[in-house]
Amino acid sequence: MATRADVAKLAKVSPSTVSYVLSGTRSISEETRKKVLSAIKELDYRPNHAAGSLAGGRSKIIAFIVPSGKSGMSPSFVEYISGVSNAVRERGYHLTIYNNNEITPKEIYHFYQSGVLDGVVLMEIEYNDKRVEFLTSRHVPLVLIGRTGKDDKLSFVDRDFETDGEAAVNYLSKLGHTSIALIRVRRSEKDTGISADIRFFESIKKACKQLGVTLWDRYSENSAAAGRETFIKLRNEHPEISAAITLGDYLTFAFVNAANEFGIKVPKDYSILALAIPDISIELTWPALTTLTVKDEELGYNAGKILLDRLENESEESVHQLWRGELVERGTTAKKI
Amino acid sequence: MATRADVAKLAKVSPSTVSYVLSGTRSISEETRKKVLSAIKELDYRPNHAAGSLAGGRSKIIAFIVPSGKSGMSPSFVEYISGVSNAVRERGYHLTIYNNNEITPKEIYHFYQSGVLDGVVLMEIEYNDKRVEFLTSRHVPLVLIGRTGKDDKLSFVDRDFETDGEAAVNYLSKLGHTSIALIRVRRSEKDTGISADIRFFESIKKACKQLGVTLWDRYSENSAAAGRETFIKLRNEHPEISAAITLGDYLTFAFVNAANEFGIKVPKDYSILALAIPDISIELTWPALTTLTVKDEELGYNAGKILLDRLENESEESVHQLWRGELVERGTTAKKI
DNA sequence: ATGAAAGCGCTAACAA
DNA sequence: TTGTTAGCGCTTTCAT
Repeated sequence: MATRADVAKLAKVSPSTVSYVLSGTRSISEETRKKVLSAIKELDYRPNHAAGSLAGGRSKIIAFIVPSGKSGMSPSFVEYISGVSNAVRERGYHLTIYNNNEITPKEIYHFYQSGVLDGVVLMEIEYNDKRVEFLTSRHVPLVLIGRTGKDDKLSFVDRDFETDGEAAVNYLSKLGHTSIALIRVRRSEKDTGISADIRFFESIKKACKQLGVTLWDRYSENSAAAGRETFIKLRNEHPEISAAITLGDYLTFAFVNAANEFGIKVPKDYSILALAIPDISIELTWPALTTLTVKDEELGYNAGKILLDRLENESEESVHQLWRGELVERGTTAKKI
Repeated sequence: MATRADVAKLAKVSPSTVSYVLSGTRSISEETRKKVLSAIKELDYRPNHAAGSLAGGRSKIIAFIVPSGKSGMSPSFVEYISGVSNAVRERGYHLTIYNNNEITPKEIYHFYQSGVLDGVVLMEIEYNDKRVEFLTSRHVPLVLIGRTGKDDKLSFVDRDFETDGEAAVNYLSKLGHTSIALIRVRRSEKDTGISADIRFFESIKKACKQLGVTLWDRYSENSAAAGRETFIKLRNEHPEISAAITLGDYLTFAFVNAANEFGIKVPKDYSILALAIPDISIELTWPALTTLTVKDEELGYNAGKILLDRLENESEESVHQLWRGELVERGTTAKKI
């Protein structure tokens, strides 16, 4: 491969001039710029990335830590990946992916120490997130998709749970439902719960109280099997419940399927409002889901952007973005009869 | 951050000795090894990645080019990501992800030239794949998940379509189905078709001929809407068809849902056998899908491994891995009545 | 078994 | 506007 020295020689300029033409960090006469650019073209020169990193002190690599479902990463995370990926590519950065199950915060820090990565985007933040604590204490540049319990000095992109939770209850209440279930996600026995779960619960509980709606709060693993089981149990215990608000994609699909299976008509006999379904999966059930969701890809995109802004401006100011969902009525909700 | 020189000073050895302790490429006395390791620990030293790459000539970064669905990457690709990711992490490499839609083969080559990546894993290979052609002609180390029409000198990991296609037809034929449909995936009008589609078609056609089964070959985009439309049209045109073999996940879900929607009982009136569904999505429909699938994560894992073997042994021998699917009967297939 | 030293190909400060 | 030069922190060859 051609090096900068080769280009310099061919263009009859000094090596550093080649660098300056490429970086645009100092003014260059039109003449030399042309010479240099044509030499670059002729030799098909690309600056060596490692050399740049070594001299410049930054790798231009961002890491995205992706959570894992039972059998690997869950499909719903793909939209985030896509969003973050687009954000970093726009600015000439690269995106590395690590499985949350396969990597410890310590290892992430090691990668940061060794300069393989300039910053990290983290998702599925828990209310008390040890990863966040560890990485911030080590000053690893960090942006969260979600947030911890303490509204930190950290930058994050998250849903506006207060508004969305209220909107969900409002909607179902207007349809005449007075007894509803909230199905939220728990990933394991010892799971303290991700922040989204807890915040949604708080706002939904509050709204139910105000509107005189009875709320049944349930946990389910986000899998088809667990969702089905939860539905059956709930139905047996509380046949008076006529609507459910669900978090988690698989569990939601299972809810619709379980209703079908047991001859309960959705939405005539049972309304289901999904709060966390990736766009691409909305039409997967029959009938199609009524949703109140945000665009995950957009959240990912913004998380990436915020991180790069911070890295390039060296600014320490944290930014907090809250996104409101949009309610789209499809086939799984109806007036209570 | 501490550098190698700091460690050397503290351990009272030369800098290169530190490197050799770490790389294990020359014998070291137990005494100096101990001194060095404890100095490393004390200083919390991590070798600088860029410096290593620059001096050593390899970035230890592998790129995975992921295809995009309509709205970003499709969920079914997540298992591959997971597999490749695990393979590279095991060997101390890092995995970068690029969207097929957002990156040209030329850009991939640029990254290779600049040393940001040592090799590439490519998936959703077309029968005539220009990306493959371009990258091989530039000698970018490459491993395919899938394969092109010409059985190259390239390494690949792929399904054993001949065997699996035959097994699928055999199974349905034994259940008494004599008129079946094959629904395969087309991503756009001008799409020549991915290799999997074509190879499955060939083997299924052959098996049908041998067993006296009538085959109806159809294309559908892999989306819920397109799958539904395809089902309806097919049902109207050929009500005698009693079973379908499907490729593509979304389209398969839509098939089951459309049957539900129109009061056609699955599997009593209509059998559906899915050939390409990620494990995690198998239970998403009701009833759960009967499948004949391979473990995508395992394919991804092996693709990654093969690439690293090649990079580290510098061997030019290509390896061709063919994986057979496993038939698992669940709720969407039954004897024809 | 260990050390010394020549690069790897850049960035950026300094000099002209 | 351009050139010179001192690193950046390693890998690896050559010496000892």
